[in-house]
Formats: sequence, C-alpha cells, structure tokens
Amino acid sequence: MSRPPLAREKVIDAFEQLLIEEGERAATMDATARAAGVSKGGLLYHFGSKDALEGGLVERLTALVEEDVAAMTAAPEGAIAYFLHTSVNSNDPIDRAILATARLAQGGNIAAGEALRSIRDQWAEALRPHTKDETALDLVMLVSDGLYFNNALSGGSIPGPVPRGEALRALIALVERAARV
Amino acid sequence: MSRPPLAREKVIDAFEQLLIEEGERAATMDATARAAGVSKGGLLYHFGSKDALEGGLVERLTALVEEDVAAMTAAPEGAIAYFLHTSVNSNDPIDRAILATARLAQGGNIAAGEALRSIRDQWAEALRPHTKDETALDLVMLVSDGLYFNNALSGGSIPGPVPRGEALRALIALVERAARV
DNA sequence: GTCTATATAGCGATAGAC
DNA sequence: GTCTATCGCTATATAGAC
Repeated sequence: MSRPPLAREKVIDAFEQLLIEEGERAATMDATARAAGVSKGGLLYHFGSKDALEGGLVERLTALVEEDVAAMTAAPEGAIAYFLHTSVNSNDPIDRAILATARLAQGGNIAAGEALRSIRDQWAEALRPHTKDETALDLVMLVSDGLYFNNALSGGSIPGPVPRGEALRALIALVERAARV
Repeated sequence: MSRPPLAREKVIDAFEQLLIEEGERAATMDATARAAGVSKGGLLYHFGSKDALEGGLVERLTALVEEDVAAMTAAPEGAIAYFLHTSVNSNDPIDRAILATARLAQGGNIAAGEALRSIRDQWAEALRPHTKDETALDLVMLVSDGLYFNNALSGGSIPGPVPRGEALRALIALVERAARV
C-alpha cells in the first residue's frame, strides 16, 4: 500500500510502452530491461519472473480503474458522457494500462483477461443507474468497447477510424438520447 | 482461384484454431504442424515461412468477407440487423478467421492489421445507404466492433458478457430505431 | 540492488533422405 | 509431398560477483 520503489514503476512503464507500440511478442524481459535502462538481472530483482512483471501491470491497471469509476460517478456532464468520452484513447495512464493489458490478455494471460472482464463489470455497475434499462446499458457498454477495440487495433499512435471532435460529440448525444434514463 | 490442396487448408485450420484458443504466442510452426497432423518439414513445403502461413490466413479471411458483404446487402431482414446479428461470435468460418487475424494484427503483423481495416471499410461502405447519417453509421459500426472485441477477449469458446437471444434482439431494435434511414 | 555470465529450452528455417 | 535431423538465434531464468 505504501509508495512502491521508483525502479519498479520505471520497469512497468517500459513494459507497458513496448506492449502498446510493438506488441506482446516484442515485449520481452530483455527489451523491457533495455528500455527501462536497467540490466536484465536488475529487472529480475524487482520481478522474479515474466509472470510477476505481467502481474505488476495488471495491478497498476486495477488501481487506476478504481479512481476512474469514482470519477465517472461524480462527473458533472453525466456518467454516460464521461464514460464514452474517456473511451477514446487520449493516452492517459489508464488508457495505456488498458491497452497494454488487452495485449496481454490476447496473448493468453488468463489473469489479464479476468482483470479486464472485472473492470468491465465495475463500469457497467456504475452506469446502470444512469441508463433506461438493460438494453440501453448494453448499448453504452458496446459503443465503449468498440472505441477501445479500434484503439487496440491501430498500434497505439496511429489514429483509428474512430470519431473525434464534433463527430464524437454527435455520437455521444445520439447514444444518450437512446439510452439515458 | 482453383481448389487449393487439402493439406494447405488443414494447416490453416490448425493455425487458426491455435491463434483463437491459445493466442499468438502459442501458434508456432511446431505447434501448428502437430495440430494439423503433419511434420514441420511437411508444413514448410506448403508454406515456406511463417509469414507465408500468416498470409494464407489473411487470404482466407479476405475471400470470406467478400461473400459476407454480398450477403449483407441482399439480407431480407435489412443490412443493419444482418450486420449486428453476425457480429456476435457464432463460430462460423468467418468469425474464426476474423478472430485469428485480429490476434495476428495485435502481434504486430502489418498485413493483418491492414486487412482488418479494409474489411471494416467495406462493411461501412455497404451499410452507409442504410443509415440516416454519418453519426448513425458510426453508432452501428462501433456496436459491431464492441461485439467483436468481447469475442476477442473471451478466448474463443468461453461466451463473453455479450447480449444473446432476446437481449440481442432488443439491442438491435434499439440501434435500428436510432440509426436506420 | 544491480551487474555479468551462463544454463536451458524453444523458435523459425535449412538440408537432404525417402 | 512428406519426413528426420540439425543449425543459428533468442527467450526466460539462474548463479554468483560486486
């Protein structure tokens, strides 16, 4: 619960970055150590195995989501608008953690997949009071998933075919009209 | 254009299956050969490199999508309903090919990513005449993406938290009300 | 806590027999 | 057209010096 060592965070940062920008296959212990500016041995002092490193990333994500759910519930523009707005990748810490964890999940990491599932459940729970019915909730969740999916496919930096700016505002308005309580 | 050798198809089947069920990392030449019931040398006779094998899968997908777009345009229940219905994973050949190719794309395969992008464009093009405006088209595409995303996260066989049956019908009705021309 | 050196295993790919 | 054997490389992980 106390503040984690700086080197640990630096290593997770590097791992996250590699996952997002070069995919799961490129995110090796070797490459991560190099990108973090430590030796492989140094990395393995902090994370005793690759599994532990992946676990560190999932843990980071879990903490970030907790904050996000709280912010969503309290958002002045309404939970739905907040949720959809933050579903397009703006390269925030939470976006990066989600993207990286999704790569892990698709690489076969069970814990990563379960974490993402649990996060989705938490969001749905927080949104339920703000939607007309279960169908409306499904709609909001799926549009958000769609936005994330496109981010995940377009290698992190390349913008996907996802609506931005005015088009995004129009889309959110349309979803709210169809779904808001 | 003529009928491809049977062994080739068997190898792609096995590769596809491994990608879907165990992730990109597990879908090695070795494992693919074993699953297809041939030796590694035998596999390499049909596909001279891993890149060629991946290309074979993308090619299969491209052919399947061509049929699908035609079917969508001609669908009696309307293009939007057809499109969304077929966006939930029913383990059809095209679903499997898309899922497997998505794994490849996230593993860093450029051609796979481009193929998926192109497929999305083809679908959008076919749907445009059936939607009110660009915002409505965005909505339909993103709900579909969301359905696929959930399939991709839930390892192929495990059903995701995606609406099915009556819930799916209600969702499609809601989207159509909001988007249909 | 961080390093170098090394063990061990699995990858894609080649060579050549059948 | 399919096989076995093997090469060269890179991955994770260990051992032990500093």
